[in-house]
Amino acid sequence: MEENLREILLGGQSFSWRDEGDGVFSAVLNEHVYRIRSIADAASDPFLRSYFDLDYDYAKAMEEIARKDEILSKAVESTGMLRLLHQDHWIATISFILSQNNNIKRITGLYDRLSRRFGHEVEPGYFSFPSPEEMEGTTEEELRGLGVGFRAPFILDAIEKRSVLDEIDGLGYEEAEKRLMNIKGIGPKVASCILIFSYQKREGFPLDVWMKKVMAEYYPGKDPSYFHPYEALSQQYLFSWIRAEG
DNA sequence: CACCAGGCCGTGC
DNA sequence: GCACGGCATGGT
Repeated sequence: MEENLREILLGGQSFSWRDEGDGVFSAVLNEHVYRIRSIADAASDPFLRSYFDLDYDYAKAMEEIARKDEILSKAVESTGMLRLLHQDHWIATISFILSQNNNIKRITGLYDRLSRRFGHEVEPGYFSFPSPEEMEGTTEEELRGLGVGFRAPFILDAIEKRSVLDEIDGLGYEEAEKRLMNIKGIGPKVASCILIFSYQKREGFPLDVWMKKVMAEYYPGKDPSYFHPYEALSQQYLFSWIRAEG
C-alpha cells in the first residue's frame, strides 16, 4: 500500500512541509530545498532515507496494528499507511513548544515567521529553520512581535538549555522525558512528540485534546501500554482518524 | 459575544 | 498528589 504522504507531512508530525500543488511537497531541511511527490523519491538520498525512516517496515507494523481491534482496523483503513518522521532535535523541540494550545495552521505560520526572521535563504523565497545559534540574542519582545504569544519565554529557555538535546539519545523514555521537561513549556505531551518524531522513541503516546476524547470514548480504562509495541504509531493512526472523522 | 486549537505553569489545597 | 485559572493569537 502507498503511504498517505499528505497526512505524514502535513498532519501534525512536522511543520516543515508545504503543499506546492500538483502533488509536490517541499521543505527546507539540511540546507537544501527538498521537493518530493512520493516516499520513493527519498530512497536514493541519504538524508531523506533517515528522515523518512525507510529502514523500518511500516507495512508490517500497519497490518499488525489493524489486527489489534475494530477501531484500529477502521483507523488504518481510512488513513492508509503512515510513517513516523525522524526530524532534527532542535526543529522538533521548537515546533512542539509552538504547538501547545495552538492549531496546525497557526503553528505552521509561526514556523515560517521564525524561519524568515532568524533563518537564512537557501533558495529565493525558501528559508531554513533557524539554528539555536541564529536565534541566540533574541528577546521576549521580538518573539512576541512575531506572534508566538506566551510561548516566547519557553523558546528563550530552550535556546539556553539546548545542550540537553544532545544528551537524550540512548536514554530510556522516562529519563529522556524528565530531561526534556526541564525546559520550560515542555510537559508530557510536548515531550512525547519530540521523543517520537525526533528520537524514534516508539513507546511515546501523545495525549492531546483529540486523543483524550478517543481514549475516553473507545478505550475506557485502558492506557497506552495496551498498544504495545506500537504505541506511537497506533496513536498516530487514531489521531488521523478522529481528526478526519470530526 | 463566546469557544477552540497536537498544553503548560503557577497557585492553592 | 490533583484541580483550577490564566495565557497570546487567529479562526469559527
